[in-house]
Amino acid sequence: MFRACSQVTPLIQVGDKWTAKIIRCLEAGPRRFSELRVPLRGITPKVLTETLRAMERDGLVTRTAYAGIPPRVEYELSPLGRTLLKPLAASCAWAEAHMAEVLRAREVHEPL
Amino acid sequence: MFRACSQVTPLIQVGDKWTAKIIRCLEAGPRRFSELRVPLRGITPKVLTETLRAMERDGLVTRTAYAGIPPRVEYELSPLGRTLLKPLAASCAWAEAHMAEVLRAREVHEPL
DNA sequence: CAGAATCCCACGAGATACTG
DNA sequence: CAGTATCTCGTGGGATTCTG
Repeated sequence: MFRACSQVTPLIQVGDKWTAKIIRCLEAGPRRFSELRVPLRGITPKVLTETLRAMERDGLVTRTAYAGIPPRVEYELSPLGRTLLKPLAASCAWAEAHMAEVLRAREVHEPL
Repeated sequence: MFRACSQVTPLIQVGDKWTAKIIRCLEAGPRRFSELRVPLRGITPKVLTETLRAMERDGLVTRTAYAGIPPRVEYELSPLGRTLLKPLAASCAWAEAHMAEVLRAREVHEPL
């Protein structure tokens, strides 16, 4: 349900392909559905919905729908979801510190 | 290339499905191919080979083959691979601390 | 705007069998 | 023992279209 710091090569993941990114997008506060689509370049509404639903089911985010037109829904990290920020940061720190080394190792080992 | 602490539900991953488990298996020292197959219940030789190759390519493990019959190959964590133990431990700590809560959240939210 | 409904495909990964 | 070689299947996830 959530990956961490996967720019090029998903080395560390949290849940599925998008979850970690969503968590980071929600780190600063509640976001609307469309607001999430912007930083998550390329995600389709279907997948975003699926991922958010799974996170909601796991108690990581809360969904708040405001009645009216146009519809407006906000997603926010739950306290439980916030506890993930720390291990996530640890993973990102590792990636920042060692990813270059991994990429270099890949170049050395003759291309697959 | 490596997941972390995914007993039932892979919530935190490192690389692919098996990588994190392999890292933990190698934590205490070098292991042979067959030795790895035991704790990784259910892994097929094909998948184990693929995963180890990817980890080797990324510079996380070293592969040492001893000539002779029967063949004998040992895998060992590289210094780079060892640096992963820390963030991995952070993820496992999170899982131990909060996984129950996640599972409870899943039960509450009516079954999918 | 926030999604639901479909369709579709690549690929991760298991099962099985074979080899140096 | 330490793999390689095939075959196969499920499903994660993308594209597209439609709706309250």
